Amino acid sequence: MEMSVIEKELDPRVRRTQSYILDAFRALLSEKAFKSITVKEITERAGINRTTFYAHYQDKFDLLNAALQMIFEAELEQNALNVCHYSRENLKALLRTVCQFIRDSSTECKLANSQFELIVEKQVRRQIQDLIEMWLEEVEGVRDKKSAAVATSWTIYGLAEHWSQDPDQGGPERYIDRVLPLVTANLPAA
Amino acid sequence: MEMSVIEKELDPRVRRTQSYILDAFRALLSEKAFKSITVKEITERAGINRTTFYAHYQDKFDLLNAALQMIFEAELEQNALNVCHYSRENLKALLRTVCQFIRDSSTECKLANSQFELIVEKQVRRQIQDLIEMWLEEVEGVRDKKSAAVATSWTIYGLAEHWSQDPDQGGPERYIDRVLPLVTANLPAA
DNA sequence: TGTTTTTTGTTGCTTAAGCAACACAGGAGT
DNA sequence: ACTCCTGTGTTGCTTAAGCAACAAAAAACA
Repeated sequence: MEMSVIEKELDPRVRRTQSYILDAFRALLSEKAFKSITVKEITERAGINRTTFYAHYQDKFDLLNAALQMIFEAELEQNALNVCHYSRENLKALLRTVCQFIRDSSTECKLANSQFELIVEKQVRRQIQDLIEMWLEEVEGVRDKKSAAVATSWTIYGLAEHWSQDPDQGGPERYIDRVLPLVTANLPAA
Repeated sequence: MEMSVIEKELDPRVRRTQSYILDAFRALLSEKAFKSITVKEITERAGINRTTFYAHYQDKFDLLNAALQMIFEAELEQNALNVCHYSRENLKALLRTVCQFIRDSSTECKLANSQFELIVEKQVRRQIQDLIEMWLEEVEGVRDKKSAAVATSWTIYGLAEHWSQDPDQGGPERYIDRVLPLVTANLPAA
């Protein structure tokens, strides 16, 4: 069968260990600043040996990367953005998702240091880029899809972050409608 | 320090595995008859390899024994019966605990087969016996403490089982008061 | 009844997790 | 400056868990 090789079956022990680490990490992120979280703390809360941590991640920055990978990916999946096509509505949904994600992570995660935010930005923007690139694959008449995806991912993240800094009450809907033209500037008509 | 050697530190992997097995087993017991539960089922629900099960228990009967050990012990601890002394009140509390335990296990565990009940009886009665033996250690003037504990443990279990078969509404209190003399028949005055 | 199918224990081998110990880096306080 | 302390990566070695495969028992089914 092999629906997709993406679904690699991996050792149940590894699954569990990573799950413990992720859970502990997310819990700690909601309690204290990323920079003040230690690997020792993570492993103690996860109930695993510290050595085991290093068998999975290089350090806590690496872990943050992997965690964001999973968390934001799950966010996209929840909105079915990973299984749809290029459209104006989906672009709005994407922008909305990013807005909410950044807002939530800045409230849930105790005062994010600059290192932290840099990692978040890089990882999330990368996923936005990949998604848009995937969308554009089945759209004709775009000269440089890669560059368009890059530009748009920066635009989206930037706009979302800007919005999240000024917590507009009542959801990002109005904001999204206003700035959507900026997002689609480098994209084909949808 | 070594408060007591009873608290043996054991490998976290072992702790987890046993915890998974116990949880899965208790969940299954609340869903179906013990005799229809398979080791394969337990390990699948526990998310562990079947081979690992046999590294901890001989078979599902062995597991039932170990499970009862922990569960009933926890029940005793909850009523602080393991850290108190011989008295009329504590005897009543013990009898009450056994009554409730047997009633609960016969309702929570789907139709207990005779094998099942035999194991329960043996294991629980053993713990009752040990407890009473411990109580009697600090009581003077008892000739054969061991035999007294044996006799009383059988009495208590038998009376509790008898009560649980005829579910007297409103708790076992009245029943306990009535039969307490039978329990204390082989015991020193308290 | 006889014949599949499932479950059971058990085996040898692989891999992940635990553990103790280490040198080293950074911070806190004196 | 200094020590003291805590966290960091990393190492070699031990132990537990995973895995595939097996024969035999038990269940399920015809």
